[in-house]
Amino acid sequence: MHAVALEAFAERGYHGTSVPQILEAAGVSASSLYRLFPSKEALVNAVFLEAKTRLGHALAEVEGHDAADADRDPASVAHARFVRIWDRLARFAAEEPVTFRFLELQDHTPYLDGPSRTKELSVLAPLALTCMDLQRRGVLRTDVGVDVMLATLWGALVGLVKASRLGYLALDADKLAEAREALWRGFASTEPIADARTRRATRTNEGTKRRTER
Amino acid sequence: MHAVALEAFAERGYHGTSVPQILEAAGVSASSLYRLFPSKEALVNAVFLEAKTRLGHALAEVEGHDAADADRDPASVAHARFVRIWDRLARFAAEEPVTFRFLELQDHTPYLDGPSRTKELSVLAPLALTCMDLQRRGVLRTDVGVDVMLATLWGALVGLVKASRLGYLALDADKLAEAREALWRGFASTEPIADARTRRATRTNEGTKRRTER
Amino acid sequence: MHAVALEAFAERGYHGTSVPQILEAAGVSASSLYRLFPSKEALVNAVFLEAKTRLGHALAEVEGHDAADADRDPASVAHARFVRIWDRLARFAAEEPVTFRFLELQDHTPYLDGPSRTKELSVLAPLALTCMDLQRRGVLRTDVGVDVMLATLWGALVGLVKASRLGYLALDADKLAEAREALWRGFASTEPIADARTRRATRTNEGTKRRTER
Amino acid sequence: MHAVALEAFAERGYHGTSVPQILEAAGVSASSLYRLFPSKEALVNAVFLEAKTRLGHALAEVEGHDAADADRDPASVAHARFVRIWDRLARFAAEEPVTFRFLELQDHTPYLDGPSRTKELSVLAPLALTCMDLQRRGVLRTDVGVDVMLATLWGALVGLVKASRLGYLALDADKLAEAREALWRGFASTEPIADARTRRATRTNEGTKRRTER
DNA sequence: CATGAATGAGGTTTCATTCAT
DNA sequence: CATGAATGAAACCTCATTCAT
Repeated sequence: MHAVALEAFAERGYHGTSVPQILEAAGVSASSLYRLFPSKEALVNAVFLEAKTRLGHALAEVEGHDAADADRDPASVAHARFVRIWDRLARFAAEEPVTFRFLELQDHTPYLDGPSRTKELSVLAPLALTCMDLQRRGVLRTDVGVDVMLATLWGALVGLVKASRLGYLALDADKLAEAREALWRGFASTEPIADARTRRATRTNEGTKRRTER
Repeated sequence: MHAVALEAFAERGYHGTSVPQILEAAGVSASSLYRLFPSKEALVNAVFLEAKTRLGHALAEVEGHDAADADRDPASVAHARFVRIWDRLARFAAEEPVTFRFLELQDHTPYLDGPSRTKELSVLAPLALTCMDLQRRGVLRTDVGVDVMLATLWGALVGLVKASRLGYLALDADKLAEAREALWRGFASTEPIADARTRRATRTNEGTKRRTER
Repeated sequence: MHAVALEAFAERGYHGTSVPQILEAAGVSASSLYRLFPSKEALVNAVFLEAKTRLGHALAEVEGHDAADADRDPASVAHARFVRIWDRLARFAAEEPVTFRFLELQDHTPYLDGPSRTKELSVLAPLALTCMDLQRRGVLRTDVGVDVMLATLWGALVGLVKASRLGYLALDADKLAEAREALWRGFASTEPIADARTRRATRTNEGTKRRTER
Repeated sequence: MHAVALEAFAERGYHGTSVPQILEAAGVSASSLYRLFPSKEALVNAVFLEAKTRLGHALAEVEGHDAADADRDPASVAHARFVRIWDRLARFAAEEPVTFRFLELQDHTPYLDGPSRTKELSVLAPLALTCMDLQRRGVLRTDVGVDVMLATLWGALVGLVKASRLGYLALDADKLAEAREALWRGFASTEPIADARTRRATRTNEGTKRRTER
């Protein structure tokens, strides 16, 4: 039910999908659906919540550090972390294209209810925290706001997937990696990174806003 | 009429907008509309065509070179060109938010007709040509496909605007510049640029690029 | 079950009450109801039958004569009997407002079945007999038909209760008594009542009917 | 449209009447109806308003005094006035049985809007004023509240009409007159009426509650 | 026995579109 | 030309009822 509604909404959008279309695809009667969900809007919210939750799970393990991390060059570790984030997102887009497409639909806003909006934020949060952490450690530039990074990152991925769907692009692992490295170059700090022992001292008092190096 | 329909579609999408809604907003009668457009679909295509055309115009002069360009450092010239492209797009998004939002809507596809799809491609084309040109001249990296660059670029802008609309971000000229520079760093070649007169070997310490593979 | 359905029907009428509403109010499942009653219509008939029966019971003892009656002035006895009838009805309306309201609903007719209609008549019958008896005894006027009396009596009570429910009237014992006495004056014979032995001879000169305007 | 809806609602009640039933009876399409009335509820309110207005008109001329009135016995004049009121109502019930039946439906309340409720009151008002006037002039008893009189009067008429519809009664002019005279006897003062010049002095300080005559 | 799940028919309302005027 | 009135189809949703469990 969720799945079939997700697919329908992803394909044609909320307004473009009629309840009967969903019913037929699911092979159930109207009343069966309406016993589960009080309205079409409740259905799309349930679908949205589930989709966001899956996206959240896809990102959840980003923070896991390899055991070997401690021994390696901090810049490498940070890059690997970035790679992990991007690849999770990319994997999600590749493995759950329908879910991704649904989430990527513009402007769910008018019909999303409170819980859905809350969820939306809660999925983004860990990503934002990670970026802030990397910034604090001098790995990511501080002259690019975290908000800008996230919007750019997600936007870029969405753009790639959409271009691929429209046939402007044959998206594969290579192309995803190209974009990922480009973004990394755009976001990563160019200063040498102090190692773990001295970092804190030297990075104190970094202006939190852009243009520090100018 | 166009303007009113554009606004309605941008606000609620094609399927979310009813003909009566447009009629009321425009203050005309159904028959008046149907004399101009044979159907709702024809209307949205006309609107789309016009919107894309305006976007095309916004990009059209990107290729104009300042008279001073010839005298300057090729890298600077290239960067300036990139800045021009981005700023045109950003300006378009800022000055015609409704049009931008409309174009940014996912999946016009199902109801776009032939001319509209053709137009879609024709607007992107000059941008692609510019990128390819810059690549050939060694200003943009060749290890990032032009298709990837364009998708990333446009996607990033869309992502920023959308984040701004949802309140995750207060988009202003500074933030747009942050994103632009990040993308430039991601796309720009780090090798010295061979140009007709000089080849400058000034770039040192690119540092972060692809050091993962060591 | 009966009670719950009665309340629902009284509140919103037969057509205005859905089976699910009743189910929820009763806290039972559809199947439970349908094992007891074959259909919604059967349910409302059962409810109707029970309600009419209760009304019948409320009127049943009207005919009981106080032991003292025999000793008193016949007019007083008759008046007391009338008071008893009215007060029974009024008490019923006061003590079972929901049932009263249900019965008072216009036009059960379309969905009442045979037994229900039979019951309807059987409840009215004793009242009619009483009135006819009183008429025969010269206590009630003979220039007002028993059918008119009953319809007026019941209609007046319904009107009072309805006016009260709509807030046009604060119905209490006093107001009920006002109406009762007014009706009594309207229905009671003005001639002195001969006792049982001479009554028949004196009943000449019906007179007053429709000649008031002289 | 109004007429056909009125008939349908009068026949089966608001909830018992489906929009398609009205449409078919009126021979129009759903959209035609919905261009005139935003909803079924708006329709029933419009119908109600019109019906009450017609009832109001039926009562409007009650107050007209015959030229001859001044010369006649005050009690006769008052009685004639009462007759006029009743006969207007009865005529309305007879000439517009459908409208009468519609208005008589219990508990429009849940779906009536503001204007409808206001109208309901405004129709009753002149009748109430007349009764109060008659009371003040010593024609109607003061030991029966005006509210009680009105509720009784209207209720009695409704009761008669309903009994007639259900076949308990063959309502004709005679029976209507019987009921009318009975009510008159119930409501009319039994004291001799002082003429216009002395009335005010003698009727001062009448107890407003019942049992004056006891 | 009692229930949760199911359903076809039908409820009210809106849509995209047409056409006489 | 422009409009108000009209319409069939379809939208979302609820109803009275049934049946496997």
